[in-house]
Amino acid sequence: MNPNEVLHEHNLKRTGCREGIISVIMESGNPLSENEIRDRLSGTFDRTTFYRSFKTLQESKIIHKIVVDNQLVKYALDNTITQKQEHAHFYCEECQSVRCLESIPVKTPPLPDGFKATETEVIIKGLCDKCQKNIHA
Amino acid sequence: MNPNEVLHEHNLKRTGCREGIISVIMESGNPLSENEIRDRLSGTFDRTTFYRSFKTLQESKIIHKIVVDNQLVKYALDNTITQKQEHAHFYCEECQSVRCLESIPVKTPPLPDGFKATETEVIIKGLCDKCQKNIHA
DNA sequence: GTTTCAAATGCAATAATGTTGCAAATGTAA
DNA sequence: TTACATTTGCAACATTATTGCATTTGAAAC
Repeated sequence: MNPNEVLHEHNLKRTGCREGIISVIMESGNPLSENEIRDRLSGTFDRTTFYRSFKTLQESKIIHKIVVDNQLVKYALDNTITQKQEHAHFYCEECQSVRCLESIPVKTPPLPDGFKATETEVIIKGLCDKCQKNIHA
Repeated sequence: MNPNEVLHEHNLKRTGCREGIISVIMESGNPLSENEIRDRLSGTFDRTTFYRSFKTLQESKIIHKIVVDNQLVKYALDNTITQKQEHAHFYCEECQSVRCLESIPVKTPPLPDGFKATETEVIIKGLCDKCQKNIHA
């Protein structure tokens, strides 16, 4: 599924900013921060437009935020689009990247009486494979 | 352990702001946001002092941030102080409160080769017991 | 291909959030 | 009580996010 199809399926107009955000995240394969996304878009859009586009894309459940540690915000495509199942995320404290760990599915544990879950997030922090290698090099 | 003892054990000076932050979180029993903490402290401290106190308390591993959803930041006492084990947190999408779910311990799952974990966070989102009751009332 | 109109954009103004430098005040150990 | 490093509060500044509004643009109907 390409960005335009995604937008069309969600009844959103096809605009440069929205299209750009989706395709940059798609190409990366991993969650990106707002700045990482902007850096990868050649033509720059207004800051306001970015915020509004993110908001729209989130409201339409196309992307969602992952917030880790220092208020670092990363955006990822929704599982319905990537066709991944719910999975854990790994945050590297060294290079600050976030990776999807598809090998680790997320199960919501049984909750105390009266609580009802809609979503579960698992964030594992530590050192990623690349940084580990660099340190030992 | 009272706030002063905690500060002393971590070799920090006993100041009003630090003491206040710790005791408010202790009394609440659940993570609180910066504003929630300030609201509960009668005498108000400068914004800057708050930030710096939070920073100091985090650096000394007395409190830590829990970030959920909309960049909402909540502060909780460290497990070494509360003597709780690592546990999941529940975020109520209705009343925006965060609760410690001590009945749900957190286990770090086996990671792919090359990854090394230092910490795992589990945030479950949904409706808390109180809000569920109110909706059905 | 044109027309039409709601929706989206970009700009400016404003608000909210976080940081830094520095003089004055405060905590603690001698 | 003294001495001194640490912390505080203020002001200035930097960064991040939001709102109003005139202009532009996408896409559906003709």
